[in-house]
Formats: sequence, structure tokens, C-alpha cells
Amino acid sequence: MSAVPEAVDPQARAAAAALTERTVNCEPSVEALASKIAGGKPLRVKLGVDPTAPDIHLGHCVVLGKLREFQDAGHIAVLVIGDWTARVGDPSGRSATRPMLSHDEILANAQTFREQAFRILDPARTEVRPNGEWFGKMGLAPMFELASRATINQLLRRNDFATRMADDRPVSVLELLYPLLQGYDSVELEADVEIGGTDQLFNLMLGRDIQSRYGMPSQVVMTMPILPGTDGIQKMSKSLGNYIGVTDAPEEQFGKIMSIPDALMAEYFRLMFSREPGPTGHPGEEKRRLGRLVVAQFYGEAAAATAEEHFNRVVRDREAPTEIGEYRIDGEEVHIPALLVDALGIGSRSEARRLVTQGGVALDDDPVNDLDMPADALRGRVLRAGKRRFVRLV
RNA sequence: GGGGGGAUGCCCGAGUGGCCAAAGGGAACGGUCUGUAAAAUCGUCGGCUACGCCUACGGAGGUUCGAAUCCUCCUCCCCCCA
Repeated sequence: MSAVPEAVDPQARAAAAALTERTVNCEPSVEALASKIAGGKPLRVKLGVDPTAPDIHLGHCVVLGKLREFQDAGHIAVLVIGDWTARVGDPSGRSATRPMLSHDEILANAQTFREQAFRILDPARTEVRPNGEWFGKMGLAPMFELASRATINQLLRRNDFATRMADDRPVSVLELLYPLLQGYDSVELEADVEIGGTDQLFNLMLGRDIQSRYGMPSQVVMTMPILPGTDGIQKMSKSLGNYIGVTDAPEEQFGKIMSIPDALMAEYFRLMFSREPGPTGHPGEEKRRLGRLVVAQFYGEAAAATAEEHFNRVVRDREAPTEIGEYRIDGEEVHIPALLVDALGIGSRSEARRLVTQGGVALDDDPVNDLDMPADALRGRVLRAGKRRFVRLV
């Protein structure tokens, strides 16, 4: 950070410094943020969300958490629901073009997203704006005007476009438009700050350009680190199946945390619980602590404790959970594969049969070896498939 | 407008007339181990009351005793030239 020419209000500087904690970028500078804060008006802090994958997971929480910090400091969160731009599909980090979504799907997704976002954001200080609001009625003339304010050269500098071009893989014109549209959102919303993951840096920066070409002050751009998924390799995302959702059951969240690679823990602590000390003790214990923190954040301390107990009981001690569903069996002779499919949701009878053959099915603690059993031998017992699927037969 | 390449199981990717329900890898699942980490290891991985039957290799037909493999048409994708 270079020295500020004219001393910005020290209080604003302190506030800006606090708000840039854990960020990767703050462009053009922290001072720029400070002087916006010093202006005295609540800042409009924009976050664009792409409603193609509606469920919010821990990865979103890093950015949403930052937004919440802004809210707590008296600023306004502006959530842009990309209902219109989702028809285009954000090419960020993607190696291939994405499919377009129908308008109905997008709206439903956006609604889900909004509900879940309020688990973190303060609804009173949040403005939610679908960008179809302005794009829906944008004619070709304003579109041309927008298009005239950016160059292909500029757009092609973007990394994933560049690599795809180099590999002779397709880049659609529509995708090329995406950053422009996102930038235009900032114009419409008069954003003072825009936040995103580091993979959004290009788009966010383009927003600055576009704003200034429309004659308004450029937004400050802040990026947050990308939270790796539970596999520890790729970024957390629903479509990759390596995510922990905010609406996942407490036991589910705890269990997923327990299964992440050790090497990931420090990162999770740092990005999600910066006020907590990082992992120092036994990895297993520290991971438990992380799991409790995650669950507590969404469901409270009590739920966190319960989730851990559940984990101890079911996973560590291999016992049946305290609460299990019941399944009513009819008839006298029961075909076990069929039962596993009906009662425990195993994918197919063939798969169920394999489970039995491989010793993965038990009644109470006795392994099941037969494919057919009399109903009397089943009633009142707990059927278990693998480590974590249970049902009580009645 | 012309020329070329391609579409295989959840994903990647072999296979060019029978030995193919389809190699190999990844993912996933089950067993052992364990801290539901990593690593290791054994096994499974289209369906079906099942030493057999059914459905499958982009779609529809055809050739053949027999096709993922050959032919025709169609759909979609990619590349090159104009």
C-alpha cells in the first residue's frame, strides 16, 4: 500500500483495513476503499450470484461472510441474482461451455438462494435485485452502447478464454458477453464495492472500466480466496459433489468435515473461522473442533454437540443411531435385496445383492448371508447397510 | 460452400465382425486397517429371485448365422479451407 497523498480519515482507514482482512485482492487499493468509507454514506457492496446451482455451501459462505462484515459496519449488501445472465452461463474456470437454463428453473433457484443467503446475511441491510430487471427491457441500442465500451482484445485477455482459444476449444460469443453484462450490473446498481472469488477478478475489474466509461466512479474490487472442496483438490461446488451445504443436516455437515483431508483443515479454519486458532493439536481432535464450529454456525451449539455424539456412536463405535426410521414389512418371506431397495434406498436389487454378498449388510450385529428370510426373523431388528444406513424393521 | 475428425458404461478412454456387459484409469460402493485423514489391501461396479435371461456402445433402418465394430439415412459436436 502506497502512502496516501492526503491523509484519509484515520477511522475510515482502520475500517477499510479491517474489511480487507483475508481478502486476496483489494483494487485499486485499500486507500481507495478508505476514502469511499470516509465519504460517510453507506456503501453499496455488490455480490453477483449465479442461480444455476442454488444451494449455498461453505464456499459461498466465505464471500457471504465478508458481505456480512460490511453489513455489520453499516453498509448495504446488494445481491444481484443473475437471472438474466444465467441464461448465458458464466464461463469462469470452466473448460467447456455451459448449458443454458430455462427461465423457470432460474427463478426457482434464485428463490432458494435468497432464502439460504439470509442464514448469513442481515435481510434488513440486503437489497436483492434480479438483473432481468434491467436486461429484460434493454433494447439493442443500449446494448450496442455497452458493447462499444469494451474491446475484444480486453475480453480475450481473460485466462480461460485465452487457454481455450489456444487449445482450439470453443468460446461462444455469448460467453464473451458475460463479463460485459456483469459489469453493466455495477452501473445500474451504482456499486461502490464488488466482492467475488479470486476467479472473478477479471469480471470485477472490467466492471470498474465499464463504470468509468459510463461516467461514474469505479467500484472497489475485492476478492476472497476460493474454498477448496471436501476432496481437497477442486474448488467447492455442488456439481462436483465436494461440498458441504448450509442446509445439510448437522450430522451430515459434521461427518463431511471429518472426512476432509488433514491438509485442508488449516485452510478451512482460516477462511471460515478466522477468529479461532488454527489447528495445532491432534488432527482428529482438531477436525472435530472444526466440525463443531461449522454445525454451530448454522444450527447452534447444542446441535453441534449432538452431531458429534451421533458421529461417535455411529461412525466411531459402529452402533445404531439413537433415532432411526422404521420400515414395515409385509408377508412372510422377505427377499432381502428388495427390502434393501425399499427400506434403505439402495439403488437396485443387484447392488443390494452385492452388498449382501460382500458382507455389508447386517441385522443388529449379525451379518446377513441369505437372500431370502422369513419375516419373523426380521421384525424388531435393525437392518444396516454399510456403515451408515440404518432402518428398524417392524 | 468445400474437406476432414468424432459421438462407447458416472467421467476419461481402449476396442474396427464372433473369445464384448465391453480393456485400462478415475470416481463411487463394500470388507480389512484407521483418526469416516492420508497411505495400503481385497472385492464390486447395467438390470433381473440370476451358473441363465434381458437391455446396452448418439438415433432409425439394413447386410450377416452373428455387429460397438460393415452399409444407408438422421441428429449433435469439433477442426481445416473459402
